[in-house]
Amino acid sequence: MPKRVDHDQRRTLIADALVRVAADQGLEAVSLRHVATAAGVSSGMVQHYFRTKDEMMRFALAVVRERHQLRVSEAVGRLGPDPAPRDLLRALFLTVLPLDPESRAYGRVGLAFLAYTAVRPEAAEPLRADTRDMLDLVTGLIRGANRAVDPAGAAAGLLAVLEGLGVYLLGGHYSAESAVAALEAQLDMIFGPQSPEK
Amino acid sequence: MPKRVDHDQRRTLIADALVRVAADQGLEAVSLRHVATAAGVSSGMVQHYFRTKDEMMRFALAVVRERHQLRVSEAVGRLGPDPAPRDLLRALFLTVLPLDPESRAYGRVGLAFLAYTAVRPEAAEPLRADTRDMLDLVTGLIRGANRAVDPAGAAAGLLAVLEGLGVYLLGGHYSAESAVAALEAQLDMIFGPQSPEK
DNA sequence: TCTTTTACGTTGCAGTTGCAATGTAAAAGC
DNA sequence: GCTTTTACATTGCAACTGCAACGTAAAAGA
Repeated sequence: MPKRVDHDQRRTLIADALVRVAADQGLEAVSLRHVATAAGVSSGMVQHYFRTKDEMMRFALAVVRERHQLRVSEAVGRLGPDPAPRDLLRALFLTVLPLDPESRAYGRVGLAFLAYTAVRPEAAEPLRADTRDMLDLVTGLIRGANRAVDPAGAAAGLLAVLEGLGVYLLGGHYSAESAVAALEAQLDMIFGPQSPEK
Repeated sequence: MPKRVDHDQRRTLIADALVRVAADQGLEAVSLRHVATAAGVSSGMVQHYFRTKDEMMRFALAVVRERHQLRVSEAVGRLGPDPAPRDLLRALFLTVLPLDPESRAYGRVGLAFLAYTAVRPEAAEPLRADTRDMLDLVTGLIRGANRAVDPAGAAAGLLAVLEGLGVYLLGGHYSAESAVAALEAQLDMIFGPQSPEK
């Protein structure tokens, strides 16, 4: 065989090209040749690593999810040990919201995939699992900090605002400031006004 | 000329077919011939009423927005004169959320268009105008009922939860019950627990 | 009545699509 | 050294795409 190649790395290379195409032309512009060109490879190579377009799409979706999870856990890690739940949530949400151009690009792709899975139910399950995880995380944080509210309910609301703010930010309906303000207000409603100390 | 034809009616007929196609196969499946077949007409006729596919897409988007506005104003109208702001908001949001199959179908199309406009900034403005209107409406309702909170901020948060719940409902992340519960909880946080009377 | 306009239907075309098939070169295993 | 396997590149094809072009029938206006 020729130079032993890391399959997963090649697939990721291609998936990254797909993400770039999707970010500025939408998923409709994603074709084998288009992606191959964006990745700087031949379309034959794309076919070599993905037997069908659908397989490529699924892999790209997995890559996007993975990257997102990574950003989340990095944000959590940056806060050091035992951070105040409210601070953790704010930091978490600020990294998830599409506030800078790069995360906006990723956000557009995420939105495109959301619409994509909405008409392909068999591909939607992983996304559901992700929100379940997120829901558990947030619920735990709220439960530990404020026993006056229903933790699961508050978490569900919080995630919904987050998602809604993301969508509105991507569409240019909300400015970055108003989105952050809305987020802050939401945290106030759950944890009481302002951070407890410092 | 032959039998005088209502152009707008024909266009709407075609746009409806487009919506049907988009609802169960996504916008990527929308092609002239596909839409024509779904509408039961020839693709030549589609071309007769829309010079380009883009023109057809824009018109369909306008139809979707229009229908949405109509549902909103009908919901408002159903409540009779001078309803309590909180009741109005709940009724409003319950009609907007994709809870039944039909509104889920429309929701999928809306989501698809959201992703569509995310990579076509020139088509996004009308959607922005719609949320501005919605924002003004909700802000006014909150201002009239509760002066303890910042009306604009609370309205922005409320719309964001609404949007987020819609997305999560479409994706099957939230059940209808938990979405409604989250909505109710959000209203509680703004208006205080439970409806004032009755 | 005759012309012109409108409302389509049909056909065709160049470009793109996903994918199969085939070719080829290189390196691993014997 | 020879075979086999791997990693691609190229080519080809049937199906589809948006769109232009052309045809035709009917009715409105002269």
